[in-house]
Amino acid sequence: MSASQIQMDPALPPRESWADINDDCPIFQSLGVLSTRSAFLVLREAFYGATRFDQFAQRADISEPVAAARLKELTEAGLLEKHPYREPGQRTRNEYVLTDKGADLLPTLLALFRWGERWVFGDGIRADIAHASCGASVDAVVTCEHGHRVPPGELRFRRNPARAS
Amino acid sequence: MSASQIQMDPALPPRESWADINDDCPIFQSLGVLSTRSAFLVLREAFYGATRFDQFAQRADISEPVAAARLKELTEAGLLEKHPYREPGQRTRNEYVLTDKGADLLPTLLALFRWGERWVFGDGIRADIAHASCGASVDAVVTCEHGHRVPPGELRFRRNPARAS
DNA sequence: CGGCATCCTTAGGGATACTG
DNA sequence: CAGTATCCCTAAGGATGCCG
Repeated sequence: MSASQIQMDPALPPRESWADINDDCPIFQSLGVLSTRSAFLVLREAFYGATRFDQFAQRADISEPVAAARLKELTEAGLLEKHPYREPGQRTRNEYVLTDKGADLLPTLLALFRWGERWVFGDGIRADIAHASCGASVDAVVTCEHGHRVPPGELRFRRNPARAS
Repeated sequence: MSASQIQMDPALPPRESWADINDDCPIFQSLGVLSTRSAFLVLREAFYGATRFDQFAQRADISEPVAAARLKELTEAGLLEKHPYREPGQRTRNEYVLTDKGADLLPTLLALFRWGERWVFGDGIRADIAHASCGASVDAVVTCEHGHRVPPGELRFRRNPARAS
């Protein structure tokens, strides 16, 4: 067992025998909404401030039909909300804004962002996301509820646990 | 501007005018390897301890051709390494093990795992990943290099920064 | 401006069968 | 056991055009 693997609770049966291996997996369920490239890109633009149809299509560099499909799916899945609004003197527009559910994907997107910087761009960093009030770069850090930074190799998978509160 | 959006460095031009908006984006580049559901599932199983072809196909619940395609792509992309090995008295087998590059996706997978638990399963938690030495649940927490836990709304996007070290 | 309808091409992925 | 080959179906996504 390598140090990068997650330890399995010794009380668990071998994984091959698990029923509903994907139905019970939160990663698999998350992929139900997030399995396409364009979904990630639309969410990226939502975090970067896009709110209108055109902005999503243009900034994510996807076609309008794809933007329409993604915005609809993400809205139906509850990650975005569609708000009609009207600026004074303008006609009614729609804006798409992140819900709490959508906004909670920030750590996922940030983790992906950082991974790409480290392993695709290497030292040729092109962009950065920082803590506005102190200026230091941010990352998604594996941390336990007791505040410990947890190295890979100290992770253990459990089923139906009593959550540590 | 909502609290869930990432602030843009005021010195930056409007995003619509950026050239190579995707070429320079680490998220987009990461999606080059990770845009399919099966790629996430194969990596999930690698973290859960799978090393052999059969294990990946069976535990991820994907067909053999798909498993073969994903293992090949992930190996070529440097996330997995294929090692021939031989147990005493057995014939030669291949095992696929996470490289440092692949293992570094753990925060991403963990963030997705936690998101699914919170928003798909809600309170009906089915599984948990914990800090083995203290028992507390772990999560991918947005943290800056100075150790601050950074709330959404305090994030700022910069281009070509001098990294805070 | 903010979409949707249509058409087309490519990619993802299952089933089955076969091979070293 | 560890794949590959073939076939087929569906999903992703671009291009174009239309429409309120």
